[in-house]
Amino acid sequence: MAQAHDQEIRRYHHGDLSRALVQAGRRILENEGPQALSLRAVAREAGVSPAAPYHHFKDKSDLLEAIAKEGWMELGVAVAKARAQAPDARAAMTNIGVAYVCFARDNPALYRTMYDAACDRATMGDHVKEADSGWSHVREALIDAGADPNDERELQLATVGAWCAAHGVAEMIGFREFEPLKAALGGEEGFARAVLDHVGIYARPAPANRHD
Amino acid sequence: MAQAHDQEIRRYHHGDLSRALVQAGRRILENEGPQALSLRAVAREAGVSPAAPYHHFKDKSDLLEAIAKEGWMELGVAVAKARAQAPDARAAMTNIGVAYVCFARDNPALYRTMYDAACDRATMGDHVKEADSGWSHVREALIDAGADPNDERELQLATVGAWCAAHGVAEMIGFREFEPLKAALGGEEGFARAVLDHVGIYARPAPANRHD
DNA sequence: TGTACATCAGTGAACGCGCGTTCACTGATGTAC
DNA sequence: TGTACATCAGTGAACGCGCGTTCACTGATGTAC
Repeated sequence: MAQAHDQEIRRYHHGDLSRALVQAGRRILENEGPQALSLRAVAREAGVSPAAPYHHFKDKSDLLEAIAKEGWMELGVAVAKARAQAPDARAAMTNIGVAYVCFARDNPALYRTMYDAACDRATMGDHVKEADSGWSHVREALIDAGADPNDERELQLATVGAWCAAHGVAEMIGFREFEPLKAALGGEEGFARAVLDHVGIYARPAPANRHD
Repeated sequence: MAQAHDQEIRRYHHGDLSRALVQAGRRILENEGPQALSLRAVAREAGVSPAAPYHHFKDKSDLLEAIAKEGWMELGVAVAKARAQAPDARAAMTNIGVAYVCFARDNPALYRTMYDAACDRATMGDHVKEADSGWSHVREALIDAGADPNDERELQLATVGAWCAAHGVAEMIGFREFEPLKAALGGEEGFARAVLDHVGIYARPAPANRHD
C-alpha cells in the first residue's frame, strides 16, 4: 500500500488514480495540446478504462478544473519564487511579471486550459484569494513597492492592471510578428521585461510621498 | 440576379452563400458560443446542406478564418472611430483602449474565435499590417501622442504594450471577482478606462522633449 | 430568338471517428467477529 | 488467526451523438452558335 505510488506494475486498484489522471492530463496537454484533452484520452494515457475517472471526478469539466487548479498553484509558486529573489521592491514587480509570462510560455496548453476554465465559469476561481497565490503575491509586492495599503481601490486597480498586462504579454509573446523585436531585445524574456517595463506595472506611490 | 441578396425566398442557387455562411457563423457565436461553431451548424443555420460550404471554403478552419477576419476588420473600425472622436492625442489612446475592450465585451465569442485562430497559426495575421487596422491605428495614435516616429523599436514596444494591456483587460473584464471594483468605477467602461489609465498605455515622450 | 452544352453551386446520403456517459459486472480490500 | 461480508475502485461493452469530409448526383445558369 505505502509503496503503491512508485510501483510500475499495474494492480487492479490503482492506489492514487485521481492524481494519476491529473498528471496524465498534463502530459496530454504538453504533448498534444488542449484540443486533445478528452476524458477518454486522459483515461487512456493513465492506462485505465474510460469509466474509471468517474469514480474520482463528477464529469469531464470536474477533471479539467482539477488540472487547472494544479496550474494555478504552480503559477503561484513561480511568482513567489520570482518575488523572493528580487533585490528590491520594484525589481520584484518586474520579476513577477516576467515569471508569469515565462510560466505561460513554458506551459502554453496548461495556461490555456486554466483560462478557458476560468472564462467558462466567469470567475478566476477561489485560488486567487488564497495566501501564496500568484494574485496575492502581486498585491503584496505592490504594497512593498509603495502602494498605499489603505487605499483598497487603488490597490485593486494596480493588481488588476499588472495582472492584465502580464496576461496580455503572455498571450502575445508567441506570435511570429514579434520575432524581430524579441531578437532585438535579447529573446523572449527580454521582450517580456521590456514590454512590461514600458507599460508600467508598478505601484503608484501613495499620495503622501507622491511629490517626488 | 441583382435582387437576389435581399430576397427571402430560397432558390437553388443561393446568390452569396459565402457571405451568408460567415453571417450564420457569427449568429451562432453570438447565440451559442464558440464551442457550438461547427461547420455543420453553420450550414444548418444558413439553411443549406452540410456539403455546401465546401464550394466556398477549403475546410472548416478556412471558414473560421473568414469569420475571424471580419472580426478584425470591425475591431479596426471601432478603434478608428474611437481615435477620431478623441479631443486630443492622449485621450485618443485611452479611447482606443476602451473601444478595444468594449468590442471584446460586446462580441465575446467572436473575439475568442479571432484569438484562437491567431494562436493556432501563431500569428495575428496579415490584417495587422493593413492601413486602417486596429494595430496601425494604435501605432499612429502613439506617434500623435509624442512617440518618436524615428525610433522604430520604441514605437513597436509601445504598440505591443498598449495592445497587450488592452487584450489583458478585455479578457479579465468578465470575471465576477471584479464586480465590486467595476461598480465603484462606474461600470465596465469606467473599469476599463481606470485600469488602462493606471497601467499606462501612453507614449513615452521622444528623448528630445523628455525633460518635462 | 432558340437551343445545346459546359459549368457552377447546390443536395442528401454515407463514411468513419472520437466523444461523454451509463451500466451491470467483478476483482481487491479491509474490517467485524 | 480465519472467515464472512460490505465496500471500494476498477472493467468493458454499449448508448447516442455530432462532427468533418467525401461522393455521385442534379438543378440552375449563362454562353456560343
